Amino acid sequence: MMGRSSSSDENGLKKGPWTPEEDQKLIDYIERNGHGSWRALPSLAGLNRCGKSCRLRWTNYLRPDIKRGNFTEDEEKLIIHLHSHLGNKWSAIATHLPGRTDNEIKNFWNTHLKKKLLQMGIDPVTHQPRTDHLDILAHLPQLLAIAANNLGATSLDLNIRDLLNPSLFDMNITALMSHSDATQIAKFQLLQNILQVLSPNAPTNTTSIPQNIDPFYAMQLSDYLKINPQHLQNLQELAMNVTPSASSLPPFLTHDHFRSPTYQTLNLDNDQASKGFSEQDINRAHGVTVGKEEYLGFESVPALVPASPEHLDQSYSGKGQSPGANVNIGLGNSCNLKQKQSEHLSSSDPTSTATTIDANWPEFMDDEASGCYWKEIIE
DNA sequence: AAGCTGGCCAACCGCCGGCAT
DNA sequence: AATGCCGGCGGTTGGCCAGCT
Repeated sequence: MMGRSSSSDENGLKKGPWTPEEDQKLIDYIERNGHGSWRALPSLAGLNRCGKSCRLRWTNYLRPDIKRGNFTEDEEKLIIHLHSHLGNKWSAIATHLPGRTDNEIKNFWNTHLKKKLLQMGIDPVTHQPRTDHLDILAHLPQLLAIAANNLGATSLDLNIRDLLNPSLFDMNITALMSHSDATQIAKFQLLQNILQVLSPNAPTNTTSIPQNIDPFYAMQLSDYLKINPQHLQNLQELAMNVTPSASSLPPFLTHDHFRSPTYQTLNLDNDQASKGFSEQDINRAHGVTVGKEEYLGFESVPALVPASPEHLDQSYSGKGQSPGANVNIGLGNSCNLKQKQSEHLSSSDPTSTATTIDANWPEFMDDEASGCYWKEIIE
């Protein structure tokens, strides 16, 4: 059995891995008498262990209702879902998985699920898309170099069009997988997603190129990326010459996606897994905005979920009109960031909903709240 | 074949809260 | 109210093991 080598503490009590003989003594005693006081148990059971060690051995390994073996896919999804609500409350999570111990779930999380979420571009702590992936443009040369190397070209030969070429996408990902960690893969995918959204032709497959970013996309992206629309437009110019086919646009980045029920209800859902949560659990979980369905397919980078409302408030608080205040995008409930914003603005200025982006452009240009390293990168 | 490395996981450690005195 | 005991919990560690060089 794996574990620590046998040793004794200062009281002469044995530590380290349990022997089959010790296990049997513990089982025999508890089956006959129950565990009673753990402190008193070792001497009564004839074990040279501390009570705590006996308790852990019993609860984590010897208990008859322990379920052994690999976690099923359903258990996996449930753990992720519960973790998004409860955080590192392993014992609380374990109560929803009969036969699984908190220790086992904790280990499984740390060794498997955390990595899986990272690969998906999701922060395993917040269950939000990782914002540190947003420095992808800073890594653009590196990403291009990797992709170019894979294509037998120099990075100078490779352009944004190549990055968006669906036929090259898989090859690029393969190259990244062999050269980089999951973070790089996620960055690469996110970069593609962003450029595709910025490409005005993406949804319609038309060859004409509008002069301005689709206001709808601009709002979503400027919100998500915490940059102001002008900088976004600069980025769009980078993608202007790209004319990907409509089929290359990931389904989760279309107008339809942003309007989809899933996106509109990225809220605590009330499915079966949520049943049995205490009010305290739910209260602890407030602010978590990614529901279970977001994880159902472990396939690609998740939808561009806006940052928490706190972030949004920070971005625009006290700064007057928001870029999208004149557009009703119709997103729902707690994730309707724009609507919240609009409500906030309306409360201070009833005319704000009629204000245009152009009228407020200089203000946005001075908006330091939207300033971050993106500003530098894009400029 | 031998050495190295990272993944995995049982077990330990330290802290905390509830309870009895 | 203060103190000590006990069980529970989450974080961390140590060492086995498999895969790689």
